[in-house]
Amino acid sequence: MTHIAIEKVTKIQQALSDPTRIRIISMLMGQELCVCEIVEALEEPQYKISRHLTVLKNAGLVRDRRQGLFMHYCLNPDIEPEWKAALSALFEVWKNTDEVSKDLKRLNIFQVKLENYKSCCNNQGEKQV
Amino acid sequence: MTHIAIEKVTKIQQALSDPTRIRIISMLMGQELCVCEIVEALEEPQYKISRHLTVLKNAGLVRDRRQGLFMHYCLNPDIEPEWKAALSALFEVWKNTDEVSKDLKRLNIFQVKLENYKSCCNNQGEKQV
DNA sequence: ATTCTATATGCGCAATGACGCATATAGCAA
DNA sequence: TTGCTATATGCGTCATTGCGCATATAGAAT
Repeated sequence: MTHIAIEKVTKIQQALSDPTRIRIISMLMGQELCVCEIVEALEEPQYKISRHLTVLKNAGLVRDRRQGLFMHYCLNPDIEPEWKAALSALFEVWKNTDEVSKDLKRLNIFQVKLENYKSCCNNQGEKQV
Repeated sequence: MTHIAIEKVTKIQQALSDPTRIRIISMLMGQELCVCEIVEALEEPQYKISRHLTVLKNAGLVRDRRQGLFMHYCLNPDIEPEWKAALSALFEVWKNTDEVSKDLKRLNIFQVKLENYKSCCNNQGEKQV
């Protein structure tokens, strides 16, 4: 990377300057998630999550993928290595907040529930293909 | 670091989400600077620099020190190691912008001028003690 | 005291941003 | 078609933010 527009940098950092978006990105550091999983983990209204995801997407930080009714979001795999390193470094800060650590716990619990539901109901869960 | 308030995190990242403040922090990554040096490097009005320095100070990112008429600013040496690492990683992005690289050049030129002025005028420059 | 210089700040304005409510859209099923 | 579910969005509101202009403050010098 030799030339990068400061407007782009500012837009990305602006996207990273909201608590809800920090929490969302923290969830996405490890895995791709569908919107309902983020809503469950963060315990915030769906429209709020949806809006913040749009902001993150417009900043180029995340990418979405439709699978039936479900939208899956993940960190944009095409971001520059400098940004990846910066996000990793920032996550080292974020994970030490109460909110993020609780979100991660709730996400885990929800995913286990989902897994149990899937196996018990013969793959009716939303993760099926 | 085990417990950190997300409000604090948000405040810091909010402070890092403005182009002028990114440029200021970039200048301060290497050294302590007085306001007039930052004004020269960034070619922005003095009141603007002053305001943004206040924002950075309120976020806990920089610290100031008075020396006669001059205010010197530096990165807060007391920020947590996680934040130091994050700032370093972010600077790897910032330094690749046109603005920051030009700022660094102008800063250098100005400091050389100042150095010459000091030695030629028997230590009348502002860097004296 | 006055004056000069370096820096900070009060005020008004225009732009932006986050929120909640409600509704719209998109895909699946029947 | 109708209905259901997951997700997105238009709108109004309130709060915040960055800017420019002008002025204030603080310290040094005379």
